[in-house]
Amino acid sequence: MNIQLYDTRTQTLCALEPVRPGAVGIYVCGPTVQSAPHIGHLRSALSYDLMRRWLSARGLEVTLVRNVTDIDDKILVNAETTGEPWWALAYRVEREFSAAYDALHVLPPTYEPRATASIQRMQLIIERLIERGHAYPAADGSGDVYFDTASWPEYGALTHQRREDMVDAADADPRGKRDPRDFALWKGHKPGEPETASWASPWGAGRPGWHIECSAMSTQYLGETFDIHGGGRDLRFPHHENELAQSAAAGFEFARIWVHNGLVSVGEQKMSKSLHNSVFAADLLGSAPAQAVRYFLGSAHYRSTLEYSATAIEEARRAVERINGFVARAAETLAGEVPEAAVPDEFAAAMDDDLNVPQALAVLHERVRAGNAALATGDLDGLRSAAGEVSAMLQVLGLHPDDYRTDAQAESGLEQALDVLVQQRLHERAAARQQRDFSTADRIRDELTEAGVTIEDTADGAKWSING
RNA sequence: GGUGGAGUGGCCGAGUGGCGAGGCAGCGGCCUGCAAAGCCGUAUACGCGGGUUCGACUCCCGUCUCCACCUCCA
Repeated sequence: MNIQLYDTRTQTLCALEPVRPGAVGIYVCGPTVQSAPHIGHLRSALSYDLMRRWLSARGLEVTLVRNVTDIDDKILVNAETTGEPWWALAYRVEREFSAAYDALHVLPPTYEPRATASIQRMQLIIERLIERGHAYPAADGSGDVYFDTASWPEYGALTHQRREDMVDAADADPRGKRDPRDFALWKGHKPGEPETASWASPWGAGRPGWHIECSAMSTQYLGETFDIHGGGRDLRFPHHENELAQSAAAGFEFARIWVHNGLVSVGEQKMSKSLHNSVFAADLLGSAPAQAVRYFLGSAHYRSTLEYSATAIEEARRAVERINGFVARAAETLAGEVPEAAVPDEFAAAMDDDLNVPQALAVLHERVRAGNAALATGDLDGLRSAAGEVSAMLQVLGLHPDDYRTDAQAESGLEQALDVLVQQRLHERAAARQQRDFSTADRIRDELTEAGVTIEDTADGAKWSING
Protein backbone atom coordinates (compact mmCIF):
# COMPACT_ATOMS: atom_id res chain seq x y z
CA MET A 1 0.00 0.00 0.00
CA ASN A 2 1.31 3.38 -0.91
CA ILE A 3 -1.18 6.06 -0.06
CA GLN A 4 0.07 9.60 -0.32
CA LEU A 5 -1.49 12.73 1.03
CA TYR A 6 -0.43 16.34 0.76
CA ASP A 7 0.59 17.71 4.13
CA THR A 8 0.14 21.44 4.67
CA ARG A 9 2.81 21.70 7.33
CA THR A 10 5.68 20.14 5.39
CA GLN A 11 4.21 21.20 2.03
CA THR A 12 4.99 17.81 0.60
CA LEU A 13 3.25 14.63 -0.44
CA CYS A 14 3.52 12.29 2.56
CA ALA A 15 3.21 8.55 2.61
CA LEU A 16 0.50 7.54 5.05
CA GLU A 17 2.23 5.50 7.75
CA PRO A 18 -0.38 4.92 10.43
CA VAL A 19 0.51 5.37 14.08
CA ARG A 20 -1.18 2.03 14.68
CA PRO A 21 -0.50 -0.32 11.77
CA GLY A 22 -3.67 -1.22 9.96
CA ALA A 23 -5.71 1.55 11.52
CA VAL A 24 -6.09 5.23 10.78
CA GLY A 25 -7.39 8.03 12.98
CA ILE A 26 -8.81 11.06 11.22
CA TYR A 27 -10.06 14.21 12.89
CA VAL A 28 -12.05 16.62 10.78
CA CYS A 29 -13.07 20.09 11.80
CA GLY A 30 -16.82 19.95 11.52
CA PRO A 31 -19.12 22.92 11.46
CA THR A 32 -19.76 25.58 14.03
CA VAL A 33 -23.51 25.18 14.03
CA GLN A 34 -24.44 28.81 13.81
CA SER A 35 -26.35 28.96 10.51
CA ALA A 36 -27.53 26.82 7.62
CA PRO A 37 -25.06 24.61 5.76
CA HIS A 38 -23.92 25.71 2.33
CA ILE A 39 -22.28 23.91 -0.54
CA GLY A 40 -18.82 24.58 0.88
CA HIS A 41 -19.64 22.64 4.02
CA LEU A 42 -20.86 19.80 1.85
CA ARG A 43 -17.67 19.77 -0.13
CA SER A 44 -15.56 19.61 2.99
CA ALA A 45 -17.53 16.75 4.49
CA LEU A 46 -17.50 14.93 1.18
CA SER A 47 -13.73 15.24 0.84
CA TYR A 48 -13.20 13.37 4.07
CA ASP A 49 -15.98 10.92 3.29
CA LEU A 50 -14.10 9.99 0.13
CA MET A 51 -10.86 9.73 2.08
CA ARG A 52 -12.50 7.50 4.64
CA ARG A 53 -14.17 5.31 2.02
CA TRP A 54 -10.93 4.88 0.13
CA LEU A 55 -8.80 4.08 3.16
CA SER A 56 -11.43 1.56 4.22
CA ALA A 57 -11.44 0.06 0.75
CA ARG A 58 -7.67 -0.26 1.13
CA GLY A 59 -8.27 -2.40 4.20
CA LEU A 60 -7.52 0.15 6.90
CA GLU A 61 -9.69 0.38 9.96
CA VAL A 62 -10.72 4.01 9.92
CA THR A 63 -11.80 5.99 12.94
CA LEU A 64 -13.27 9.23 11.71
CA VAL A 65 -14.11 11.89 14.26
CA ARG A 66 -15.89 14.98 13.05
CA ASN A 67 -16.81 17.45 15.74
CA VAL A 68 -19.73 19.79 16.15
CA THR A 69 -18.81 23.10 17.69
CA ASP A 70 -22.01 24.00 19.45
CA ILE A 71 -20.87 26.87 21.65
CA ASP A 72 -19.33 29.97 20.14
CA ASP A 73 -19.73 33.75 19.88
CA LYS A 74 -21.69 33.57 16.64
CA ILE A 75 -24.14 31.06 18.01
CA LEU A 76 -24.90 33.35 20.95
CA VAL A 77 -25.27 36.36 18.66
CA ASN A 78 -27.49 34.55 16.15
CA ALA A 79 -29.67 33.13 18.89
CA GLU A 80 -30.30 36.63 20.14
CA THR A 81 -31.50 37.57 16.67
CA THR A 82 -33.82 34.60 16.25
CA GLY A 83 -35.01 34.69 19.84
CA GLU A 84 -34.20 31.03 20.39
CA PRO A 85 -32.14 29.70 23.26
CA TRP A 86 -28.59 29.35 21.88
CA TRP A 87 -28.60 25.60 22.46
CA ALA A 88 -31.86 25.21 20.54
CA LEU A 89 -30.40 27.08 17.59
CA ALA A 90 -27.22 25.02 17.69
CA TYR A 91 -29.14 21.77 17.73
CA ARG A 92 -31.56 22.85 15.01
CA VAL A 93 -28.66 23.80 12.74
CA GLU A 94 -26.81 20.62 13.62
CA ARG A 95 -29.79 18.65 12.37
CA GLU A 96 -29.79 20.62 9.13
CA PHE A 97 -26.18 19.64 8.62
CA SER A 98 -26.93 16.00 9.33
CA ALA A 99 -29.83 16.01 6.87
CA ALA A 100 -27.64 17.49 4.14
CA TYR A 101 -24.85 14.98 4.81
CA ASP A 102 -27.32 12.11 4.72
CA ALA A 103 -28.84 13.28 1.45
CA LEU A 104 -25.39 13.27 -0.11
CA HIS A 105 -24.63 9.83 1.30
CA VAL A 106 -21.78 11.15 3.37
CA LEU A 107 -21.39 8.26 5.78
CA PRO A 108 -21.81 9.13 9.45
CA PRO A 109 -18.43 9.54 11.13
CA THR A 110 -17.35 7.00 13.70
CA TYR A 111 -18.16 9.60 16.30
CA GLU A 112 -19.45 13.15 16.28
CA PRO A 113 -18.54 14.80 19.58
CA ARG A 114 -20.02 18.14 20.63
CA ALA A 115 -17.84 20.84 22.12
CA THR A 116 -20.23 21.34 25.04
CA ALA A 117 -19.61 17.74 26.11
CA SER A 118 -15.86 18.23 26.25
CA ILE A 119 -15.51 21.24 28.51
CA GLN A 120 -13.78 19.25 31.21
CA ARG A 121 -11.01 18.06 28.96
CA MET A 122 -10.56 21.56 27.55
CA GLN A 123 -10.02 22.84 31.08
CA LEU A 124 -7.51 20.09 31.71
CA ILE A 125 -5.50 21.17 28.68
CA ILE A 126 -5.72 24.83 29.64
CA GLU A 127 -4.46 24.03 33.14
CA ARG A 128 -1.58 22.11 31.64
CA LEU A 129 -0.71 25.06 29.40
CA ILE A 130 -0.69 27.41 32.35
CA GLU A 131 1.55 25.04 34.33
CA ARG A 132 3.97 24.83 31.44
CA GLY A 133 4.10 28.59 31.08
CA HIS A 134 2.31 28.82 27.75
CA ALA A 135 -0.92 30.35 28.96
CA TYR A 136 -2.00 32.93 31.50
CA PRO A 137 -5.19 34.18 33.10
CA ALA A 138 -5.86 37.77 32.11
CA ALA A 139 -4.65 40.34 34.62
CA ASP A 140 -7.80 42.42 34.16
CA GLY A 141 -9.97 40.11 36.24
CA SER A 142 -12.15 39.24 33.23
CA GLY A 143 -11.74 35.54 33.81
CA ASP A 144 -10.23 35.15 30.35
CA VAL A 145 -7.28 32.84 29.78
CA TYR A 146 -4.94 33.41 26.84
CA PHE A 147 -2.36 31.35 25.02
CA ASP A 148 0.99 33.09 25.21
CA THR A 149 2.20 33.06 21.62
CA ALA A 150 5.54 34.62 22.57
CA SER A 151 6.28 31.58 24.74
CA TRP A 152 5.98 29.19 21.81
CA PRO A 153 8.82 29.50 19.29
CA GLU A 154 7.09 27.20 16.82
CA TYR A 155 4.08 29.48 16.55
CA GLY A 156 3.41 29.89 12.80
CA ALA A 157 4.86 26.49 11.86
CA LEU A 158 1.72 25.23 10.15
CA THR A 159 1.22 28.20 7.88
CA HIS A 160 4.88 29.17 7.54
CA GLN A 161 4.53 32.61 8.95
CA ARG A 162 6.88 34.39 11.25
CA ARG A 163 5.19 35.70 14.33
CA GLU A 164 6.64 39.16 13.76
CA ASP A 165 5.13 39.30 10.26
CA MET A 166 1.63 38.73 11.50
CA VAL A 167 -0.52 41.78 11.08
CA ASP A 168 -2.46 42.57 14.20
CA ALA A 169 -6.17 42.60 13.80
CA ALA A 170 -7.19 46.22 13.60
CA ASP A 171 -10.50 45.59 15.31
CA ALA A 172 -9.31 43.05 17.83
CA ASP A 173 -10.30 43.68 21.38
CA PRO A 174 -7.03 43.49 23.32
CA ARG A 175 -8.84 42.99 26.66
CA GLY A 176 -6.36 41.38 28.99
CA LYS A 177 -3.90 40.10 26.38
CA ARG A 178 -0.19 40.54 26.83
CA ASP A 179 0.16 40.56 23.07
CA PRO A 180 -2.44 41.07 20.32
CA ARG A 181 -1.43 37.75 18.76
CA ASP A 182 -2.36 35.81 21.89
CA PHE A 183 -5.66 34.04 21.57
CA ALA A 184 -8.37 33.07 24.03
CA LEU A 185 -8.43 29.58 25.51
CA TRP A 186 -11.18 30.50 27.96
CA LYS A 187 -13.59 33.40 27.94
CA GLY A 188 -14.90 34.70 31.24
CA HIS A 189 -18.65 34.95 31.54
CA LYS A 190 -19.93 38.43 30.80
CA PRO A 191 -23.06 40.00 32.26
CA GLY A 192 -25.96 39.63 29.85
CA GLU A 193 -24.73 36.35 28.40
CA PRO A 194 -26.97 33.36 29.07
CA GLU A 195 -26.22 31.50 32.29
CA THR A 196 -26.59 28.28 30.29
CA ALA A 197 -23.53 29.29 28.28
CA SER A 198 -21.36 29.37 31.34
CA TRP A 199 -19.32 26.63 32.96
CA ALA A 200 -17.42 26.68 36.24
CA SER A 201 -13.65 26.72 35.93
CA PRO A 202 -10.56 27.39 38.03
CA TRP A 203 -10.47 30.87 36.42
CA GLY A 204 -14.09 31.66 37.07
CA ALA A 205 -17.28 30.88 35.21
CA GLY A 206 -17.05 31.13 31.48
CA ARG A 207 -16.95 29.30 28.19
CA PRO A 208 -14.25 27.93 25.91
CA GLY A 209 -12.38 29.94 23.30
CA TRP A 210 -12.76 28.95 19.68
CA HIS A 211 -9.79 26.62 19.10
CA ILE A 212 -9.44 24.63 22.29
CA GLU A 213 -12.41 22.36 21.63
CA CYS A 214 -10.64 20.69 18.73
CA SER A 215 -7.50 19.99 20.75
CA ALA A 216 -9.68 18.40 23.41
CA MET A 217 -11.95 16.32 21.19
CA SER A 218 -9.31 15.06 18.78
CA THR A 219 -6.96 13.81 21.47
CA GLN A 220 -9.83 12.49 23.58
CA TYR A 221 -10.97 10.07 20.92
CA LEU A 222 -7.91 9.52 18.76
CA GLY A 223 -5.09 9.80 21.28
CA GLU A 224 -2.37 12.40 21.73
CA THR A 225 -0.82 11.34 18.43
CA PHE A 226 -3.04 10.61 15.48
CA ASP A 227 -2.73 10.31 11.74
CA ILE A 228 -4.71 12.91 9.86
CA HIS A 229 -6.24 16.26 10.70
CA GLY A 230 -8.53 17.78 8.09
CA GLY A 231 -10.51 20.92 7.49
CA GLY A 232 -11.23 23.70 5.05
CA ARG A 233 -8.41 25.78 3.65
CA ASP A 234 -9.77 28.87 5.32
CA LEU A 235 -9.25 27.25 8.70
CA ARG A 236 -5.48 27.06 8.37
CA PHE A 237 -5.07 30.36 10.11
CA PRO A 238 -5.84 31.15 12.78
CA HIS A 239 -7.83 28.07 13.76
CA HIS A 240 -5.45 25.24 12.91
CA GLU A 241 -2.32 27.22 13.64
CA ASN A 242 -3.64 27.94 17.13
CA GLU A 243 -4.90 24.41 17.57
CA LEU A 244 -1.48 23.04 16.72
CA ALA A 245 0.31 25.53 18.96
CA GLN A 246 -1.79 24.84 22.03
CA SER A 247 -1.74 21.07 21.46
CA ALA A 248 2.00 20.88 20.93
CA ALA A 249 2.65 23.24 23.83
CA ALA A 250 0.53 20.95 26.00
CA GLY A 251 2.92 18.14 25.09
CA PHE A 252 0.94 16.31 22.44
CA GLU A 253 2.58 15.15 19.25
CA PHE A 254 -0.84 15.71 17.73
CA ALA A 255 -1.69 15.20 14.04
CA ARG A 256 0.94 13.72 11.75
CA ILE A 257 -0.58 14.96 8.48
CA TRP A 258 -2.57 18.18 8.04
CA VAL A 259 -4.96 18.07 5.13
CA HIS A 260 -6.88 21.05 3.81
CA ASN A 261 -9.69 20.96 1.30
CA GLY A 262 -10.23 23.76 -1.20
CA LEU A 263 -13.13 26.15 -1.09
CA VAL A 264 -16.11 26.53 -3.37
CA SER A 265 -16.27 29.78 -5.27
CA VAL A 266 -19.16 31.49 -7.00
CA GLY A 267 -18.33 33.91 -9.78
CA GLU A 268 -14.64 33.40 -9.00
CA GLN A 269 -15.15 34.62 -5.48
CA LYS A 270 -15.33 32.77 -2.25
CA MET A 271 -18.80 32.10 -1.04
CA SER A 272 -19.54 34.24 1.95
CA LYS A 273 -22.40 35.63 3.90
CA SER A 274 -21.34 39.22 3.41
CA LEU A 275 -21.26 38.82 -0.39
CA HIS A 276 -24.70 37.20 -0.35
CA ASN A 277 -23.54 34.58 -2.79
CA SER A 278 -23.96 31.51 -0.66
CA VAL A 279 -25.48 28.45 -2.26
CA PHE A 280 -27.27 26.72 0.57
CA ALA A 281 -27.33 22.95 0.82
CA ALA A 282 -31.09 22.78 1.13
CA ASP A 283 -31.68 24.87 -1.99
CA LEU A 284 -29.15 22.97 -4.04
CA LEU A 285 -30.38 19.56 -2.94
CA GLY A 286 -33.91 20.67 -3.63
CA SER A 287 -33.13 21.63 -7.19
CA ALA A 288 -30.73 18.90 -8.34
CA PRO A 289 -30.42 15.17 -7.68
CA ALA A 290 -28.15 14.42 -4.73
CA GLN A 291 -26.15 12.01 -6.85
CA ALA A 292 -25.36 14.79 -9.33
CA VAL A 293 -24.43 17.17 -6.53
CA ARG A 294 -22.07 14.57 -5.12
CA TYR A 295 -20.54 14.01 -8.55
CA PHE A 296 -20.11 17.74 -9.04
CA LEU A 297 -18.41 18.17 -5.68
CA GLY A 298 -15.98 15.40 -6.54
CA SER A 299 -15.27 16.62 -10.05
CA ALA A 300 -12.37 18.83 -8.98
CA HIS A 301 -9.43 17.63 -6.90
CA TYR A 302 -10.15 18.15 -3.22
CA ARG A 303 -7.39 20.73 -2.83
CA SER A 304 -8.45 22.82 -5.82
CA THR A 305 -10.91 25.64 -5.68
CA LEU A 306 -14.18 24.42 -7.19
CA GLU A 307 -16.22 26.87 -9.20
CA TYR A 308 -19.95 26.56 -8.67
CA SER A 309 -22.39 27.31 -11.46
CA ALA A 310 -25.79 26.07 -12.52
CA THR A 311 -24.14 24.85 -15.72
CA ALA A 312 -21.65 22.78 -13.79
CA ILE A 313 -24.44 21.11 -11.86
CA GLU A 314 -26.28 20.40 -15.10
CA GLU A 315 -23.14 18.87 -16.62
CA ALA A 316 -22.73 16.69 -13.58
CA ARG A 317 -26.32 15.60 -13.94
CA ARG A 318 -25.68 14.58 -17.53
CA ALA A 319 -22.52 12.70 -16.62
CA VAL A 320 -24.35 10.84 -13.87
CA GLU A 321 -27.14 9.98 -16.28
CA ARG A 322 -24.64 8.40 -18.59
CA ILE A 323 -23.26 6.30 -15.77
CA ASN A 324 -26.70 5.34 -14.50
CA GLY A 325 -27.79 4.42 -18.00
CA PHE A 326 -24.98 1.95 -18.30
CA VAL A 327 -25.54 0.47 -14.86
CA ALA A 328 -29.22 -0.04 -15.62
CA ARG A 329 -28.63 -1.59 -19.04
CA ALA A 330 -25.89 -3.84 -17.71
CA ALA A 331 -28.05 -5.04 -14.82
CA GLU A 332 -30.87 -5.80 -17.19
CA THR A 333 -28.75 -7.62 -19.73
CA LEU A 334 -27.00 -9.61 -17.04
CA ALA A 335 -30.29 -10.25 -15.24
CA GLY A 336 -28.89 -8.60 -12.13
CA GLU A 337 -25.89 -10.93 -12.07
CA VAL A 338 -23.21 -8.27 -11.84
CA PRO A 339 -20.07 -9.95 -10.53
CA GLU A 340 -18.15 -8.67 -7.54
CA ALA A 341 -14.95 -7.08 -8.74
CA ALA A 342 -12.00 -5.07 -7.53
CA VAL A 343 -11.54 -1.52 -8.74
CA PRO A 344 -9.16 -1.19 -11.71
CA ASP A 345 -5.50 -0.61 -10.91
CA GLU A 346 -5.53 2.80 -12.57
CA PHE A 347 -8.42 3.81 -10.36
CA ALA A 348 -6.60 2.64 -7.24
CA ALA A 349 -3.43 4.40 -8.31
CA ALA A 350 -5.34 7.66 -8.79
CA MET A 351 -6.96 7.39 -5.38
CA ASP A 352 -3.67 6.49 -3.70
CA ASP A 353 -2.15 9.61 -5.22
CA ASP A 354 -3.56 12.21 -2.84
CA LEU A 355 -7.13 11.15 -3.60
CA ASN A 356 -7.14 12.17 -7.23
CA VAL A 357 -10.85 11.73 -7.69
CA PRO A 358 -11.06 13.54 -11.07
CA GLN A 359 -8.52 11.07 -12.43
CA ALA A 360 -10.47 8.24 -10.85
CA LEU A 361 -13.62 9.51 -12.53
CA ALA A 362 -11.80 9.40 -15.85
CA VAL A 363 -11.12 5.71 -15.25
CA LEU A 364 -14.76 5.21 -14.34
CA HIS A 365 -15.92 6.83 -17.57
CA GLU A 366 -13.45 4.81 -19.59
CA ARG A 367 -14.90 1.58 -18.13
CA VAL A 368 -18.43 2.78 -18.74
CA ARG A 369 -17.51 3.39 -22.37
CA ALA A 370 -15.94 -0.06 -22.63
CA GLY A 371 -19.03 -1.56 -21.04
CA ASN A 372 -21.34 0.19 -23.45
CA ALA A 373 -19.21 -1.02 -26.32
CA ALA A 374 -19.44 -4.58 -25.01
CA LEU A 375 -23.17 -4.15 -24.72
CA ALA A 376 -23.34 -2.98 -28.32
CA THR A 377 -21.42 -5.97 -29.64
CA GLY A 378 -23.04 -8.52 -27.35
CA ASP A 379 -19.75 -9.29 -25.62
CA LEU A 380 -21.13 -10.63 -22.34
CA ASP A 381 -17.77 -11.41 -20.76
CA GLY A 382 -16.58 -7.90 -21.48
CA LEU A 383 -19.84 -6.53 -20.14
CA ARG A 384 -19.59 -8.54 -16.93
CA SER A 385 -16.05 -7.37 -16.35
CA ALA A 386 -16.85 -3.72 -17.01
CA ALA A 387 -20.07 -3.81 -14.99
CA GLY A 388 -18.29 -5.32 -12.00
CA GLU A 389 -15.53 -2.77 -12.04
CA VAL A 390 -17.90 0.13 -12.58
CA SER A 391 -19.98 -1.03 -9.67
CA ALA A 392 -16.93 -1.30 -7.42
CA MET A 393 -15.77 2.20 -8.34
CA LEU A 394 -19.22 3.65 -7.80
CA GLN A 395 -19.32 2.09 -4.34
CA VAL A 396 -16.03 3.66 -3.37
CA LEU A 397 -17.14 7.03 -4.70
CA GLY A 398 -20.52 6.83 -3.04
CA LEU A 399 -22.19 7.30 -6.40
CA HIS A 400 -23.90 3.98 -6.95
CA PRO A 401 -27.35 4.67 -8.41
CA ASP A 402 -28.94 1.95 -6.28
CA ASP A 403 -28.12 4.07 -3.23
CA TYR A 404 -30.06 6.99 -4.63
CA ARG A 405 -33.33 5.28 -5.36
CA THR A 406 -35.29 6.94 -2.62
CA ASP A 407 -37.39 4.81 -0.36
CA ALA A 408 -40.34 7.10 -1.01
CA GLN A 409 -40.01 6.44 -4.72
CA ALA A 410 -39.76 2.69 -4.36
CA GLU A 411 -42.30 2.15 -1.62
CA SER A 412 -45.05 4.60 -2.35
CA GLY A 413 -46.28 2.66 -5.33
CA LEU A 414 -45.95 5.77 -7.46
CA GLU A 415 -43.39 4.15 -9.67
CA GLN A 416 -45.58 1.11 -10.31
CA ALA A 417 -48.62 3.24 -10.97
CA LEU A 418 -46.71 5.39 -13.40
CA ASP A 419 -45.29 2.33 -15.11
CA VAL A 420 -48.76 0.98 -15.80
CA LEU A 421 -49.87 4.28 -17.29
CA VAL A 422 -46.76 4.77 -19.37
CA GLN A 423 -46.83 1.18 -20.60
CA GLN A 424 -50.36 1.74 -21.90
CA ARG A 425 -49.17 4.68 -23.93
CA LEU A 426 -46.17 2.74 -25.14
CA HIS A 427 -48.42 -0.05 -26.35
CA GLU A 428 -50.50 2.44 -28.29
CA ARG A 429 -47.35 3.86 -29.74
CA ALA A 430 -46.01 0.44 -30.69
CA ALA A 431 -49.27 -0.35 -32.47
CA ALA A 432 -49.13 2.94 -34.35
CA ARG A 433 -45.55 2.31 -35.38
CA GLN A 434 -46.43 -1.14 -36.63
CA GLN A 435 -48.97 0.47 -38.91
CA ARG A 436 -46.34 3.02 -39.86
CA ASP A 437 -48.53 5.73 -38.40
CA PHE A 438 -45.53 7.72 -37.27
CA SER A 439 -47.36 10.94 -36.61
CA THR A 440 -49.46 9.21 -33.94
CA ALA A 441 -46.39 7.44 -32.58
CA ASP A 442 -44.44 10.68 -32.38
CA ARG A 443 -47.34 12.52 -30.78
CA ILE A 444 -47.44 9.95 -27.99
CA ARG A 445 -43.70 10.24 -27.51
CA ASP A 446 -43.92 14.04 -27.47
CA GLU A 447 -46.65 13.94 -24.88
CA LEU A 448 -44.58 11.70 -22.66
CA THR A 449 -41.53 13.88 -23.17
CA GLU A 450 -43.61 16.89 -22.23
CA ALA A 451 -44.49 15.11 -19.00
CA GLY A 452 -40.81 14.51 -18.27
CA VAL A 453 -40.70 10.90 -19.42
CA THR A 454 -37.91 9.99 -21.81
CA ILE A 455 -38.51 7.18 -24.32
CA GLU A 456 -35.75 5.01 -25.71
CA ASP A 457 -36.42 2.37 -28.36
CA THR A 458 -34.28 -0.67 -27.81
CA ALA A 459 -34.07 -4.12 -29.33
CA ASP A 460 -36.33 -5.28 -26.51
CA GLY A 461 -38.92 -2.61 -27.13
CA ALA A 462 -39.38 0.89 -25.75
CA LYS A 463 -38.00 1.80 -22.34
CA TRP A 464 -38.97 4.80 -20.31
CA SER A 465 -37.27 6.80 -17.61
CA ILE A 466 -37.82 10.03 -15.75
CA ASN A 467 -35.58 12.92 -16.70
CA GLY A 468 -33.21 13.63 -13.81
C1' G B 1 3.45 44.01 3.83
C1' G B 2 3.59 38.44 5.09
C1' U B 3 1.79 33.42 3.81
C1' G B 4 -0.55 29.83 0.60
C1' G B 5 -2.65 28.75 -4.22
C1' A B 6 -4.16 29.39 -9.42
C1' G B 7 -3.92 30.85 -14.72
C1' U B 8 -4.96 24.37 -19.77
C1' G B 9 -9.21 23.89 -25.89
C1' G B 10 -16.64 26.63 -26.26
C1' C B 11 -17.36 25.32 -20.72
C1' C B 12 -15.83 22.33 -16.32
C1' G B 13 -11.47 20.00 -15.03
C1' A B 14 -6.88 16.19 -14.54
C1' G B 15 -1.88 15.63 -15.88
C1' U B 16 3.14 14.75 -17.67
C1' G B 17 10.12 16.75 -19.90
C1' G B 18 8.88 13.58 -25.86
C1' C B 19 2.36 8.81 -28.86
C1' G B 20 -2.55 16.00 -26.61
C1' A B 21 -7.00 12.53 -19.12
C1' G B 22 -12.21 12.54 -18.57
C1' G B 23 -17.04 14.92 -18.66
C1' C B 24 -20.45 18.48 -20.94
C1' A B 25 -21.29 21.04 -25.49
C1' G B 26 -19.90 20.77 -31.21
C1' C B 27 -18.99 18.32 -35.91
C1' G B 28 -18.95 13.65 -39.20
C1' G B 29 -20.41 8.50 -39.43
C1' C B 30 -23.07 3.87 -37.72
C1' C B 31 -27.76 2.47 -35.58
C1' U B 32 -33.22 4.39 -35.90
C1' G B 33 -39.23 5.43 -39.81
C1' C B 34 -37.46 9.96 -37.18
C1' A B 35 -35.59 10.52 -32.45
C1' A B 36 -33.41 9.11 -27.76
C1' A B 37 -29.57 6.14 -25.85
C1' G B 38 -25.11 3.92 -27.37
C1' C B 39 -20.78 3.04 -30.43
C1' C B 40 -16.79 4.77 -33.95
C1' G B 41 -14.17 9.04 -35.65
C1' U B 42 -12.88 14.29 -35.21
C1' A B 43 -11.47 19.89 -34.32
C1' U B 44 -9.99 23.54 -30.85
C1' A B 45 -4.95 24.16 -25.45
C1' C B 46 -1.62 24.90 -21.99
C1' G B 47 -1.40 33.91 -19.22
C1' C B 48 3.06 36.69 -21.29
C1' G B 49 8.65 37.24 -22.12
C1' G B 50 13.23 34.97 -21.71
C1' G B 51 16.45 30.67 -20.45
C1' U B 52 18.01 25.28 -19.79
C1' U B 53 17.30 20.96 -23.16
C1' C B 54 17.86 17.06 -28.95
C1' G B 55 12.84 18.32 -27.21
C1' A B 56 8.78 22.15 -22.28
C1' C B 57 2.36 22.95 -21.38
C1' U B 58 5.51 20.31 -17.87
C1' C B 59 12.20 22.60 -15.13
C1' C B 60 14.60 27.73 -14.07
C1' C B 61 14.32 33.28 -14.11
C1' G B 62 11.38 37.45 -14.86
C1' U B 63 6.55 39.50 -15.60
C1' C B 64 1.14 40.19 -15.69
C1' U B 65 -3.56 38.77 -13.81
C1' C B 66 -6.68 36.36 -10.35
C1' C B 67 -8.05 33.88 -5.70
C1' A B 68 -7.56 32.64 -0.47
C1' C B 69 -5.69 33.57 4.62
C1' C B 70 -3.50 37.22 8.06
C1' U B 71 -10.92 39.41 11.41
C1' C B 72 -15.88 34.89 12.15
C1' C B 73 -15.75 31.32 8.11
C1' A B 74 -15.72 24.38 5.19
